[in-house]
Amino acid sequence: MMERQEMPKTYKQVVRFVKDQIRDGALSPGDKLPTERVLAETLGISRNSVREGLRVLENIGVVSSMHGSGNFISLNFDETMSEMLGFMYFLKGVNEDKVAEFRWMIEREALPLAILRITPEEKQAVMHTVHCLEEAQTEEERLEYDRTLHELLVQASGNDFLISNYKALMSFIDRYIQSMRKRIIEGMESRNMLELAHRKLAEGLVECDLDKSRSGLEEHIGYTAMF
Amino acid sequence: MMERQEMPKTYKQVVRFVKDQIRDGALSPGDKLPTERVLAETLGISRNSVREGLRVLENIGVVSSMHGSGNFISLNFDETMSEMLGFMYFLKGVNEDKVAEFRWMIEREALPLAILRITPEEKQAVMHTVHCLEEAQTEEERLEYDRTLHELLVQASGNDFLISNYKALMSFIDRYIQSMRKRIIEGMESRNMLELAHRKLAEGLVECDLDKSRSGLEEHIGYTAMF
DNA sequence: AGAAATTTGTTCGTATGTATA
DNA sequence: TTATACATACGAACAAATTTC
Repeated sequence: MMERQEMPKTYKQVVRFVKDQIRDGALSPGDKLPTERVLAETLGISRNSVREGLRVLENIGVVSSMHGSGNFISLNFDETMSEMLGFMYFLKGVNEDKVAEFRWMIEREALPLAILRITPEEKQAVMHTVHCLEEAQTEEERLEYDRTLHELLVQASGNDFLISNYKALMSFIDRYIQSMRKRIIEGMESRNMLELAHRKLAEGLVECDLDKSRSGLEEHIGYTAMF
Repeated sequence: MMERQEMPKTYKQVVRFVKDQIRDGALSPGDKLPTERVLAETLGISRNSVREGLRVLENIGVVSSMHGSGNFISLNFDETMSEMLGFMYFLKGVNEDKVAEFRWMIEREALPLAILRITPEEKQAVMHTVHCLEEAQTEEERLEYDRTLHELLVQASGNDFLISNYKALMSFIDRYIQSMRKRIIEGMESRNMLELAHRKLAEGLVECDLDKSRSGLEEHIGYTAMF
């Protein structure tokens, strides 16, 4: 009759230590951690165990290790999350339709929240972006501004879950689904419709007109497979 | 004039190796990895570096290390993602309202997809769960069946992004936001209303009636702060 | 049941490359 | 340029848990 004894592994002490330090405000992004030797001595463990812990933290996006210089706090989860998402969905078999499906879901849900919470600065950014979008000469530029516009929309929702998911998703798309970025509107006709949709979406946001921006978004979805 | 030479760290070889093996189908969940010593020799690196890589993989949820036994493939991202979400939103300052907001967004978006894609088996599970829910005697049971019902809904949507996010979110709620689990319906009146909402949601799903299930969901949201 | 072999967990020592003053 | 501090990486050893014979 063996009781399942959950032995905590040594390297986790390091993870916990750093996390706690961050939580308590003792460590902030950019700060330098104690050297590995000091850390090892402090926690009463070996340097290898310290390193295993640091590798984990590095991979999570909490720590950045610089050869010869030291270990530093660097909070960039989005990259990490997108990497994880990428691997997850790579294994499960990426279905591009599902990816697009999820993207539009996020934007649809973000919209009403954005209408409620959008700030004057964000409104200005939205109008500026849609203006640049209309003036853009190359397809590259258009893609970039298009992307920015949609990111602004999600950003304005003010819901961190939505925002992080969206960032991770877009980063994921960039990395793993090149084909999506290549689907570009070809006909002049549909491009005009797309610009109209963009403008409607943007103006609706600025005017806090849910129906208007929503119909702009729906048209956007209709006129493009993905972008 | 030094060109920034991006030196790949040794431990990443292990991460790549395992990921590739999984991608190519050479390794599947449950399979045993080569021993650390063999891995080290195979890749021409030290065992310490192998271990650093394995720790990373373990923390991502790709590998499970068993003392004295070996390293095994175990694809359980949900736990990992919830842990990451937990830490992220812990740092950003968890706002319970935002969490709830995100949860209902997922369910709202999952609903129409579930209506389209739900399988007969899932329908049966839904009806069984709602039946158990109505027969349940204790608050504990009700919470459990309630949770199952909503998970079935999201599951039936067939969108892995939604599913993983939902699982991670619920796991996150369990771990970090105890207060939410404690918000239990007290009055008999509202409990009846809640049961009605549940039944409507379930029947709508089974009958593929979007409006019915949607109104059930909306009522559910209305009658409970979170659960 | 028990002993031996296997495998991971952990530590120490050492050498090397890199950054910084 | 030199010296120091630091991360990177390797190898060997022993402990602890598991498997095998």
